[in-house]
Amino acid sequence: MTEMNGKPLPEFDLDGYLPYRLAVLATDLSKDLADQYRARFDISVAEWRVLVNVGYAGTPSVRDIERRVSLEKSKVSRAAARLEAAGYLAKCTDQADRRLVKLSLTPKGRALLTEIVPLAEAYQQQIRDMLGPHYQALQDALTTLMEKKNL
Amino acid sequence: MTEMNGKPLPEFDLDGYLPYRLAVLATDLSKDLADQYRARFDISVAEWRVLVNVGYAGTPSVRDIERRVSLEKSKVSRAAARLEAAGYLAKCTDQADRRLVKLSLTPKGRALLTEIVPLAEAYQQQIRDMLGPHYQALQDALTTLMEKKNL
DNA sequence: TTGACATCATTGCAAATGCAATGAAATACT
DNA sequence: AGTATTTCATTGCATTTGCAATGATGTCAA
Repeated sequence: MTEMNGKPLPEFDLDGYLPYRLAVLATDLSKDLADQYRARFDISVAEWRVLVNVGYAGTPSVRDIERRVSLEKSKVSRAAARLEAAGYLAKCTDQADRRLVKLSLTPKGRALLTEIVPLAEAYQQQIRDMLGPHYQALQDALTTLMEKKNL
Repeated sequence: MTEMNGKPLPEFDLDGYLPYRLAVLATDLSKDLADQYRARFDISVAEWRVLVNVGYAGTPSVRDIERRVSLEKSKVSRAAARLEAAGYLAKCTDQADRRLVKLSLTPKGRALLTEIVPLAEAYQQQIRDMLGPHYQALQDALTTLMEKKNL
């Protein structure tokens, strides 16, 4: 086992590396949710995000959603297109500013959302249970990080 | 403003929804790092992960890395191929089990890693500074969540 | 030993993704 | 008013991605 390496590598603990940990965990959770949503409603995560936004943010434009949920505008556009095709939401051009496309729920979309939201809540509750007192700490940390990130 | 919606939607706070928040933050950080790595070393995040793993986990196989850093095996395979093409690591078939491909750093790869690791550390230190006391809380929460996730 | 099954790395291929280009509409400037 | 610049949403296109083969090797049991 005589290693012929000149200088040793600097210390590094990948398992404790925060960006990496966050990425892994987020991917994990996302995958979980993606499976649930796809299995039950044939909806992608991006579509779910758009749907929720439309439901809870009045009648946002594509740009609004892009900013609000940090989703590429092309992704938003395509998600909206699919949701429209599936009959979950309607597009109409804003009369005040005709560049904008205002998105709104159809009754069917509203029904879907009514059905999905409890699932999402349940999932979060599950996480909350797993975390116990760590839950609020995690939320606080995320808030802090998100705030300080953009300045 | 007479809304003709029958039943109101159930309450839901997307901004406080943990899976969503994690995804946004993780994507953000990843993008940051990706830009840095690409700009300076022409390395993707996946490649960075593989590189670090090879550097700090002996001579792992593709499968080892897949498990350890939760990266699709095809992604690992392709990342390894690119890293090999770039001269950063070497592949050799394990003599004990010839299905396995053992990955190891070349001197060039070792040099690269030596150069990159401090950058990664600095980035994490930046985050630590932003978070202050929240930092350890965040790490603890992530640990708890990762543990309880798989059972 | 032989044959059925499991594990590993790679690759083919269809779908998803991100970026840049496009075109339409609004705003700013002169 | 007329022109340049900016802001939107969509779409083209090249790259990336993930899943399902594929083929090569190992393991297990009869």
